[in-house]
Amino acid sequence: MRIAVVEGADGSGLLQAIAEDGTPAGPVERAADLAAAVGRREAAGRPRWVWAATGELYPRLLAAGVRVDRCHDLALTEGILLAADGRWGEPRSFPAAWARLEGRPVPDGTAPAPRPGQPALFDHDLPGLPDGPELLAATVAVHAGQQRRLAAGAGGVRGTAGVVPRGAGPGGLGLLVAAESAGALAAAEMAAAGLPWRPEVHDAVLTELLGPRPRPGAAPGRLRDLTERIGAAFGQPLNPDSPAQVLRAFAAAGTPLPSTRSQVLRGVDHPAVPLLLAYKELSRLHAAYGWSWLDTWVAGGRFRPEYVPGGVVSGRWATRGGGALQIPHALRRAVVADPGWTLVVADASQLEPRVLAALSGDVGLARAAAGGDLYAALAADAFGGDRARAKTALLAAMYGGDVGQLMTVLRRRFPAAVDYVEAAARTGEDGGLVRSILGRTSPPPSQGWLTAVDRAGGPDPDAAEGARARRAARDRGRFTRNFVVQASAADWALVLLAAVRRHLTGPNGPHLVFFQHDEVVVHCPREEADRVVAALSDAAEESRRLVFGDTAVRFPLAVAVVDCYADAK
DNA sequence: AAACGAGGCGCC
DNA sequence: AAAGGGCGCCTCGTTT
Repeated sequence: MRIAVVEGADGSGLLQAIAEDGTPAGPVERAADLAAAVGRREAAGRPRWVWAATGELYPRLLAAGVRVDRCHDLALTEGILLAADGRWGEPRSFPAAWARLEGRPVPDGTAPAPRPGQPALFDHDLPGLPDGPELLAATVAVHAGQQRRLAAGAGGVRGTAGVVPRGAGPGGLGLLVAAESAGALAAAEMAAAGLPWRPEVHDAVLTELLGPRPRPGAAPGRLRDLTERIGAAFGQPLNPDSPAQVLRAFAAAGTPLPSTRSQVLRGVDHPAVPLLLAYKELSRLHAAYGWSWLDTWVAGGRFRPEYVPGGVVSGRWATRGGGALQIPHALRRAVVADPGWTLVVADASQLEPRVLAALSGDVGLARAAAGGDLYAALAADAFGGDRARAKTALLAAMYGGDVGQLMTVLRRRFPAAVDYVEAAARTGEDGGLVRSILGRTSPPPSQGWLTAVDRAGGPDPDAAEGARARRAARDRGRFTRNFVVQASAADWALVLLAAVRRHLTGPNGPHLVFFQHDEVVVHCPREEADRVVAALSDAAEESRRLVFGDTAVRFPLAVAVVDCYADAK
């Protein structure tokens, strides 16, 4: 059973039961207290809730103490379906989907960014969005349209992947839509729960590395000290944050440099280099995750980032503010379980090469991926035991890049795997679309890309135009080469997240507090850790089966039960 | 004063 | 020894 729901003013709302295919299956129900009504129906039958955008409605349900098991997020689904049809740039919001369905002008998709805590559906600056029953009818209609497109196989996405990456494997778009929606539920729940964060530990780490907290706007002592010593090393004061000034100083010292990247500096013999390297590391920590970050993002012992499910073209999540997906290792000291609780940290080992093995069906690579250390097995199999060379070769296959002889070895021993990524790269170079295993589809080439390629193919292209077109094609080839692997890994991780979530019990028991590409963190009462570890393993196996079906490849999770996040691996 | 691109670096 | 995809966010320095 599914129930469509729209939110009204003052916590009210409308609900209507609908069938799987979207046809209404009951009367419209008015609820003065929408959260209470949702809670009742959830307890009665765990329906799949159909609504415009999880991120707008669900936080208010959670605040009222209502959790739901399943949903169908119309905006996220619209994005997946449009992309599958190669219609990447079109607005995917619910109002846009509705307008398209009715053949009306589609509201501009660049706005409106979701505003947390605001019921955007009742913002009357959005054109064509009435209150009440008509909105509910639109919700029902948009959902029905999406179910039709899914059943018909949007973008021709059905069947299994062949050598050419074209999706959609085992669970297909239906699974992807369900997992994307479940991910949105998880994102809202994690934002509500927050990641346990000890401000006093964070402060101690900063103080140890940077010196005592400076007054606002001032640089910490350690940075001031380094700035002064860097100036002394060059014989003139300079701002280490200014690449231009640093380049000029090196040039004046007789060492012209192409850039001030750490990588470049490391190869330079000059007394300022170690100081600059230390400065870069510490100033970044201070600027991005220093005391003002702490003041802004941590409250009541919790870090509450705003996750953006599906925020990356590959299906990875993004975040809005707080940089939750780039927390420096040094600060993971501050992530500490509550008293009597513990953290269960699980990350997928060597996820992307395993995904390539499963995607391509390469027998040799699948054998290497059947056990623990994939790179070691690969090395033993084809690289004379040299693990580093095996890893370099495989990374180059997945990301592009020129590693000469190594690729020859890889191609000879693992032809299906190399064919798979090279086919994806060729498709990208030709301007085509590629898809993840479940059918998440890459964006088409940009207008600029098409123009560059057209020019070079037109009448007497000059050398610069030709070079530009070749570069554009190569760049896009690297992108699509990586897309098939990264997006399929994101498929697996999303289905894992959804499966983990289903095994957990909510804020008073074990619950998810963090998700980062290929890693999940569960906060749980100490005595339940064993059960959570088992649930995580089950979830990984379930995801393998749903996403990749019958494959010899294993997706082992490295699981650690720790009080402090920094102690996991 | 605000907006923007570039350079740079953190995470996966 | 070897090489690179995706992000967010900082500062600088220029443009608007």
